Amino acid sequence: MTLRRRIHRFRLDLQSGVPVYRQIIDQVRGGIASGALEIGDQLPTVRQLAVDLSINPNTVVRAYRELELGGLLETHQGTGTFISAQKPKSGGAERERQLTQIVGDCVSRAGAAGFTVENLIEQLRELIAERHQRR
Amino acid sequence: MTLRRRIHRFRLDLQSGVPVYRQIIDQVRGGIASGALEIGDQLPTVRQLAVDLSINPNTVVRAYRELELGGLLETHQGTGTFISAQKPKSGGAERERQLTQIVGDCVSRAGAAGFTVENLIEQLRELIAERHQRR
DNA sequence: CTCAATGTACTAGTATACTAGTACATTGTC
DNA sequence: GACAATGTACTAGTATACTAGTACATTGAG
Repeated sequence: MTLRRRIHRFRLDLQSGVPVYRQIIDQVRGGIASGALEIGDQLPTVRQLAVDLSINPNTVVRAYRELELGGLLETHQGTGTFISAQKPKSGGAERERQLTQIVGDCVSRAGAAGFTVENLIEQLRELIAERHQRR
Repeated sequence: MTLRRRIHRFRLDLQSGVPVYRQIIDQVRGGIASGALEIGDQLPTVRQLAVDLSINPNTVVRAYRELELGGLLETHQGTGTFISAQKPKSGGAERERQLTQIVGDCVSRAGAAGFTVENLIEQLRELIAERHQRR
């Protein structure tokens, strides 16, 4: 099997106060969202990434596990960790709650910065517009 | 001075794991963003809110202080805590960048959970609708 | 079967986040 | 000035988040 080792370039920002495992999670998510990581791509091995970032393997494990629980990764013991085919798992009420949470956080942050809900909607609209232009 | 005591109805969600002080912060921010709280409105006093929520006054203080540092509140010792006149501190391009950042994060999270930008907009719309109903 | 490479499980130390207890300072009214 | 109402400061206990240490299990190639 020819592995596509299009491995993401991870980098940590100590000083930021953001937990290491969370930075890894965010970078994988970002990689997927941006298309830098595609379904089937293999991530660095637990040990390899631990060495690269000079952290403990278990910290990598924690990040990978959380991503797997979210359905973004598949781990196969002895083989490696891969970007999985995406399946929106939780359904119904739980899913609704999740969306409410995300939007709530966003509104909260925006409100603190002096933005209104209308500002948010407008910004999202622009995203859609850009998306259409790019096609 | 006739105080407009249009006091936000706070409610805590223990079980959620979200720190109490953060829940307070989010609810104030949300109240401002949604228009439920307006400039000059007085918030519950530190002691009053502590009693209402059955928490320690210092927990309320922590929330209020963080909000004040963010410029959303003004506290006057002996008088009370009020929604401050909002000063969009960073201006122009920086401000635009800030909004882009917030929305970007939100979209990223939503995307990882399988939601679309349209889902977000719809959810925000519902927030506005709720606001109008309550008046 | 053997072995190297991979992920996994269990434990534990340390920092810090969160909340609470208690006493103090400031303001405005009378 | 007295007093009631408000915010403030300092301390400390407890939970838990985060990371690390160490040993084990699974996989696939040869």
